[in-house]
Amino acid sequence: MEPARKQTGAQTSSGGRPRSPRIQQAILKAAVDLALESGFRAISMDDIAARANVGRMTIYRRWCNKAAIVMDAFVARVDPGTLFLPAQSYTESIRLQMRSMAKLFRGKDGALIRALLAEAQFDPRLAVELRDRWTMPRRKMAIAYFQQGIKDGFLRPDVDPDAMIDILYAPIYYRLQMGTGPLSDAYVDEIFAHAMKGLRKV
Amino acid sequence: MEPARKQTGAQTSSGGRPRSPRIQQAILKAAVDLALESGFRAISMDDIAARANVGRMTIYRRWCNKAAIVMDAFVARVDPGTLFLPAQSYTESIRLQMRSMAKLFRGKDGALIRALLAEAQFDPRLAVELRDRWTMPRRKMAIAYFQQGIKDGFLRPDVDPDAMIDILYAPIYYRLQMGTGPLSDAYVDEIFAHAMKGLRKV
DNA sequence: ATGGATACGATACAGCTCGTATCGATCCGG
DNA sequence: CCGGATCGATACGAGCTGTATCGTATCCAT
Repeated sequence: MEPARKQTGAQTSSGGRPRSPRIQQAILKAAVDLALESGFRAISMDDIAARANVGRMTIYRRWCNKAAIVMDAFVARVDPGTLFLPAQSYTESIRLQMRSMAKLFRGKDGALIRALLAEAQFDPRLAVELRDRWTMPRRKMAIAYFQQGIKDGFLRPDVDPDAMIDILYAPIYYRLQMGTGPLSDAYVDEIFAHAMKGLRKV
Repeated sequence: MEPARKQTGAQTSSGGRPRSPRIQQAILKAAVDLALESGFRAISMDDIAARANVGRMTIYRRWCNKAAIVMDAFVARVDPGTLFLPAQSYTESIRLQMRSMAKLFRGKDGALIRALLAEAQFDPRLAVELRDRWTMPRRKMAIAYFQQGIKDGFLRPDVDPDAMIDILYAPIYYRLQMGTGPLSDAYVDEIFAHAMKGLRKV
């Protein structure tokens, strides 16, 4: 029901005192620190303002709620990462990419995306932001990599790359949220191996 | 930080006026109806009390927050369902079970579990409830069915049933939350088929 | 340099929700 | 028939939200 963010750089363009980038960073850091310390739900805009030593209006001028702040901070944190790096083999590169994502989720970023994904279930605008700035960019990269793998004969030509993404990566999100077990490298390897070779006995 | 439920049937046993089961049902129905109409986040305890024609204290005597109410209502709604029914073949029964879960998620119960799963990310007690009363019972059933399938030679003997569950069912949860596409039977069939035969070209 | 325009910290305000407390009335069991 | 817990209703303090306003600070254009 609430807007997920106000307007990223909409500063009516000309005239007046420009917004301080130093304050911007202070707010982002305060929001992330507090969210990791006390939990996203427990903190308020007041808390963030107090921690960042800024007025509450200064925050509301840029973001409309704490989810939008954490969203910006999260994207800035993880943006340079999670690519398909070259490995010993084509499929090995996929496995390592899955591992790096699991490692990300085990750390602080895991707590952040857990909160963002949950919050997005109640905030349609945040859901769009999360899809546009986190989910879809990574899916597009994966699709391109998988299509290349199909062309090169490493992957079955009759698979939909979208379904392939879901089979490989959805379990990582699932375990992040459900807590049915540790998000370990061993788990990732298991998902990868079984998904690659199939579950049916031949 | 907040308790997920108070005590299910703790009515100090003897003496005094017993709690009305009619009121219990009215509250559960009011909570679900309102959550589906306006969204879980938008409704308050006051709204539920008003819709159920009940005092707010009457609700707080039984549940400690709206998530606990919706949790009870959800479990009561879907409890008799989602079993592995006999089909033309062993694996076909798995596919049909996945379809029935997707169908559940497409309907009103999908909206409910979406809210509960999201809320559980912020409420540890609710997370335990959700795992004990929804997730684990179904995982246990699936594990038993898969172990039988391994013994009967339908499934690879070197798969961990837990990993198998995640590969098959996590994509359904993923799409429910991410909205990367429709939760259609065609999608379920695709996940099932690819997971069964594997992604790697042989 | 000077004035217009905006950001900034601080404070106040109404509205909503929560959780608890309390009231008299109701209803059940011993 | 009487103790005891539930019931609807109401009130209360506390916290958070979103907006408004004040005086000050800072930048851009003239």
